[in-house]
Amino acid sequence: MPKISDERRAARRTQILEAAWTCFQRRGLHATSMDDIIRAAGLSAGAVYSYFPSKEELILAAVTTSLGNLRALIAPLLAERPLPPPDELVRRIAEVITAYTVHEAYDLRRIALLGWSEAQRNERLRETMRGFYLPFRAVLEEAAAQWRDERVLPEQAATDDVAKLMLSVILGFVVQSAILGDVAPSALADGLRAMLTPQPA
Amino acid sequence: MPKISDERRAARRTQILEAAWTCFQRRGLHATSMDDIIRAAGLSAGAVYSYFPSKEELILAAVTTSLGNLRALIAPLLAERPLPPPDELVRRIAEVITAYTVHEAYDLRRIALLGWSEAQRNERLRETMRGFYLPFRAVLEEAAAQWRDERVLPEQAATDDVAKLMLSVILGFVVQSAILGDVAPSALADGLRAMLTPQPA
Amino acid sequence: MPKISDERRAARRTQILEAAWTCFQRRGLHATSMDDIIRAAGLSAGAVYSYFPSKEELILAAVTTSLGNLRALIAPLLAERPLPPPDELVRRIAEVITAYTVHEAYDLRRIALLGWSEAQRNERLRETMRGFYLPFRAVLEEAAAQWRDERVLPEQAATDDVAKLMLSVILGFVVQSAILGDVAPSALADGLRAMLTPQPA
Amino acid sequence: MPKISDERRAARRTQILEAAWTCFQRRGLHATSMDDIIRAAGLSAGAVYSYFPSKEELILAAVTTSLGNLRALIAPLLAERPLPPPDELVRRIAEVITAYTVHEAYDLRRIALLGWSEAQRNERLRETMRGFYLPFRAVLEEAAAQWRDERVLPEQAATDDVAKLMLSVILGFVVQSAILGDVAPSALADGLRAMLTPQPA
DNA sequence: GATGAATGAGTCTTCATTCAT
DNA sequence: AATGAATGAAGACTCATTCAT
Repeated sequence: MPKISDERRAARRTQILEAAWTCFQRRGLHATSMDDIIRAAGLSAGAVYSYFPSKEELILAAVTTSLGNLRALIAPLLAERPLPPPDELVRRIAEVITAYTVHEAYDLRRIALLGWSEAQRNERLRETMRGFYLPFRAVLEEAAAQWRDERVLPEQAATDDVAKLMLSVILGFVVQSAILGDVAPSALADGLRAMLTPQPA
Repeated sequence: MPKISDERRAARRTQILEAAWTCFQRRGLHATSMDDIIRAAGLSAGAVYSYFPSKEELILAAVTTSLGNLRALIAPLLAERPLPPPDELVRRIAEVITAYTVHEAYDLRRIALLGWSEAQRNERLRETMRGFYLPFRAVLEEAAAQWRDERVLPEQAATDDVAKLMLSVILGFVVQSAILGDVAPSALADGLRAMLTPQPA
Repeated sequence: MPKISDERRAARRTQILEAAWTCFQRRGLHATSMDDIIRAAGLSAGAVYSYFPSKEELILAAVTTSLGNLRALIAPLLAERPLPPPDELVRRIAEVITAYTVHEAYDLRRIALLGWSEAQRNERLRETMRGFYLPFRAVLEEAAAQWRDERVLPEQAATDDVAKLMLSVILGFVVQSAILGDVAPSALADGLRAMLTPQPA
Repeated sequence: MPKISDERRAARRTQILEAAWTCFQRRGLHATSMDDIIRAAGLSAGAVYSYFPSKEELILAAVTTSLGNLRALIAPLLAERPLPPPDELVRRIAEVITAYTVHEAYDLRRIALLGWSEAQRNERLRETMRGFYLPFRAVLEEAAAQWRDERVLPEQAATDDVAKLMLSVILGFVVQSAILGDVAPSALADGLRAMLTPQPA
């Protein structure tokens, strides 16, 4: 038998991963059985196991891929120059997260919550996440420096603290909209702009 | 054994709940077996089941109790008058969350992440959480109104949007400090204050 | 504490037995838990166990008592003189079984089916039943002799075979009316009389 | 292991069913654990569960199959023409029941008692049984009509009542021989013939 | 005597993973 | 390479029985 082409292999991987996402978000990481995924992917057990050697590996891959997709979506927003002000940036990131959610067969926010939860007990997953969020926060810190230079923020503003605040706002948006479901990106942005608006002494 | 006193019953319940918290946060909600909890509580299976009729019920109770404890801790901060400014309020809430974590045998942030994840697939848990976060956000909205009246925020600030932003900041702090573990309450507060500080035109 | 009077003890026993019958017939012998019976009797576990040392004992007592009650009801019918003809006797026995069923809080036929089933795996119960059915069949044999002497049955009729046939008819009535539920005592009697009616050569 | 052939699947099913019959009749329906059956079948838990999704389903299948086998055995006897007289028919049916018992690894009478008992609390089983006994009784009614036409029974005999009587005789034979164990088919037939024999006025 | 909380072995069932074909 | 039947350890939960109070 001829070896399967690399393309086909990659396509299969994606097919499995997408089946996994669908199941995970519907039933959660642990309540989803390998059989659920196998059936959703329309493959055999052996086939799935030839791509992912264990359920843990599949979970890790699913979360890593999600994170990667997210990064690809958000990176351009942070690279834009001139950099939009904080409220505008937050709005656009929130929009990207929401849009992703709607377009694809899975909800990025749900995957995020599942992943964070799982990261509590999975060292490798935790490391993967640190490898994503830490650089992301570093970029936010650069943005903060830019805002400070542009006098959007005060001169003495600690850029690392601003980055932490910004990351919290974004992560919190994910939680809040997943649990309460009524937070529009613009609401978040407007709330933040209210903070930024200078008051008359 | 004759009828046990109400006190002892409550004590046993707490004993089981604490064992559950410990296990849950160590291994996660699903990877924790009832047997783990039973052994951690030092009781028999039957005894545990006479207090909580199922694992789901135990999970629900664990999360609900955590949420209740958290509410009891945060409520006074929001009731204080004069109301501290936004950055100060955020700092104190974050401190309470962090402190709770350290003192008790469980980490409130981990429990929160586990609970959010589980709420995706558990209707009752989701409702319990809505019943907690929605009123909490309503109180934050009152605080926003107060800040607006005190001219801490601009007159035209939408108080509901401010409340959503504030809730995001707090929830995001929980996630960020649970995953990255390097976010001091004061850092968050300082980041937020930077936003609030008026810039010279 | 003064010893409980014998009367009270007997009343308690009956109370427990009746609770057991109710539960058994509703859920079956094995699906009924001791707790079901305990609650139905309105007593404590200890109390029930002071009357019946085990579930098996309780089952045995329940069946034995049922059988005893049945015997008390049927005995007079067989003692009547002149003895009614076979079809009439069958009708009256079937009526007694049906009536018992309706009046009391339990269905004698259901108890019978449960008991027969249980007797398969319970030596003592099987013996108890033999101790009931064997003498009963002996009495039927006496009846057969009487019928033969009265020329209701042919002279050469084997009375033991007739007794076996009669017992089958009665036991079969219990099964058929429990499972199909549409067999009136008179139908059974009429069916039997059709057999007995002499045909013109 | 690739797809198993239909034959092998059917063979496995039978293998499990036979193991179940053996266990059920030895220990009863409820006292038999799935583990008993699994070991008796020489398979793994998963294998058994892939053929029967639950114990209830296995019980239902065991009883249904028994009933089906019984039907296959009895049908020819009722289809014979000329139709044997009632006593002869009963004898042959009783013989078939007894023979089945001896040849196979299970006792049809015991299975019947267990099934009747279980049918009390199992709606589906009850329906299955009605679906078996009602048509069987209908065929007996046809036989009764035939006997009436042949002047074996009186002209005014109610065929439905005769059918009920005949069914009772057969069901009662099952009970009596299972509990008392000393009823030969011929004894039953002879008892019935005694009834049928015309007496001189 | 009575109570009912506690025990813990045993039940049914699931599911990640393997490997014979 | 692919299949999917089979494995069997582990999980949630029940319940007859006991015994400290």
